[in-house]
Amino acid sequence: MFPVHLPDIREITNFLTGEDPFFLFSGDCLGFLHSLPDSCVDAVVTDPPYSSGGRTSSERTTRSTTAKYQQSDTKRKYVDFDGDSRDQRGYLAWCALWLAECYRVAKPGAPIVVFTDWRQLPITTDAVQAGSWTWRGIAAWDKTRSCRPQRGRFAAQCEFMVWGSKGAMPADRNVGTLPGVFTHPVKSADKHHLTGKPSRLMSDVVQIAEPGAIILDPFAGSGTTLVAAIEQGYRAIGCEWGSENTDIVRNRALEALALKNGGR
Amino acid sequence: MFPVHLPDIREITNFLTGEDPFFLFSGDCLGFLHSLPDSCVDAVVTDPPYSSGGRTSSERTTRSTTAKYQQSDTKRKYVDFDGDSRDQRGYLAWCALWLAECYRVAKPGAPIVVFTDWRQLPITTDAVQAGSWTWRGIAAWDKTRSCRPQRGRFAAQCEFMVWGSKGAMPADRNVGTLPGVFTHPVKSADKHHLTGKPSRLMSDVVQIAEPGAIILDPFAGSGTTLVAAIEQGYRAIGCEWGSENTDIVRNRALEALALKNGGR
DNA sequence: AGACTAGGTGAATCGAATT
DNA sequence: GAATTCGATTCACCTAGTC
Repeated sequence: MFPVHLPDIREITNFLTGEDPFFLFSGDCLGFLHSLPDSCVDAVVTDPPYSSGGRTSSERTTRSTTAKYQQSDTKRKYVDFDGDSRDQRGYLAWCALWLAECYRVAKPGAPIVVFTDWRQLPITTDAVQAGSWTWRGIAAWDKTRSCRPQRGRFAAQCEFMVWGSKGAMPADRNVGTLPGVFTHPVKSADKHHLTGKPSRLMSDVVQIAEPGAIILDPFAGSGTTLVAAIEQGYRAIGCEWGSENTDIVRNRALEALALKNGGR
Repeated sequence: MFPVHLPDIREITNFLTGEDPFFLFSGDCLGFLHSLPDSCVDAVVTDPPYSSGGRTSSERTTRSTTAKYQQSDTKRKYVDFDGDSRDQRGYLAWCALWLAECYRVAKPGAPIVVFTDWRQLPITTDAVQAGSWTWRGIAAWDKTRSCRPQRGRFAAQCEFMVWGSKGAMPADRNVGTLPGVFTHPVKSADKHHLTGKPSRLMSDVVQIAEPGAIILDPFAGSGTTLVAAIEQGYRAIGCEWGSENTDIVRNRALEALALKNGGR
């Protein structure tokens, strides 16, 4: 039996009412979201497990994420992660659950950005709407040709961001015009997680939030969203399952913070 | 009453068995597809009406395409087109119909590329699969910032290509590696239809077909697919509803052909 | 140079059920 | 009981740009 680890509500309240730049919880995403109060965050930016690798159900469920997403001759090792083995219906149901909790926890008008790949893109648009969010568009992360080439096919060169808002988006939000395509090659030096996103990509994407916003990421992974949020002057609250990944996140966030404070 | 105009099967057979570079039919898409024999085309590349403009059903159904997709202060006028007023379920059903006919008409292993915008992307992936095609990916057309900027939002900067194949795609197809993102700004000088695509975009996209292929476009619009196919050395067969648009297509195709033959 | 890439395929292998 | 079939699983290899 794993010890059930619930978030400390006083800690969370302290973060929400205080000035701390970030709060990180190590444990289950739904339990964590459940312990957050209503309408307490200004934006949601997250990169959940896609559950999309593998041709057969058994390939998805029995293989580790490393086996699914990494080439066999690659030497570098990343930490495996859980929650990547749902089938289509399960993925929709699960996404709808955490998206509905995010909706409750978000302030009216708050934007949401959810990463996905081409295989789960339609399901993700359904799930966002099932979670009561107003779906507003699809932005693209162009990895350039730093993806695996394929003879006779269009390369799987993009991942996508399904984005929307909690109800109406005021026209006078203090946010500029944002692009719809973000072009950033995959660099292994800037990759701290098997499915990690480039930090510059996340720095661009968090700009959807208004200055001073609290940004929520329920799937922190290696913490790139939190790091980008801190660097860009936002406050961030996140959650990650595995303790190994959580340590990585905490160290990266503290580093980003030290850099920011040192740079003043 | 409109006169019902059915395609001449002998003309089609002549095209399919002969050497003519293109064949264009003016009339209803489903009737046209119905008169094509099984397994006669090598690829399908098409840009159907999206039926996505307008927030309400009445905006979609009662406004002309010019009113929906053109800014009020634009001086240039395009020909209005029909078939752009379906609701979500109707769009799915209608797409599934013509996609299933395309499937019948395509040779085994033939690739298909269907353009769509972000709103209809999930429905289009459903429709492609409903039409028996194997869905293989999403490629993106990046219009760059030549789209309308949006304050506080991600720009709707991409249109998408849902692509797939009729069953298995042999690994040894005589086609190189293709990108997954096509970056081409919208230039009004290169726009012959309200929703027309840049010719260079289409020249890139038709490369999914093997050399010498017959490419089918059941929604020729202003004929950019046909022109691109001819220019790139493929043969093309297409259909367009309005006679005004059909004339535009025929003239552009003949021009492209003359240019190609003159350039020899 | 050499390693890397939220891939994809078909051949080889292994296991269980069937003939 | 040996042979055969089918399915599931594993494995090796292709691709080209970027760092």
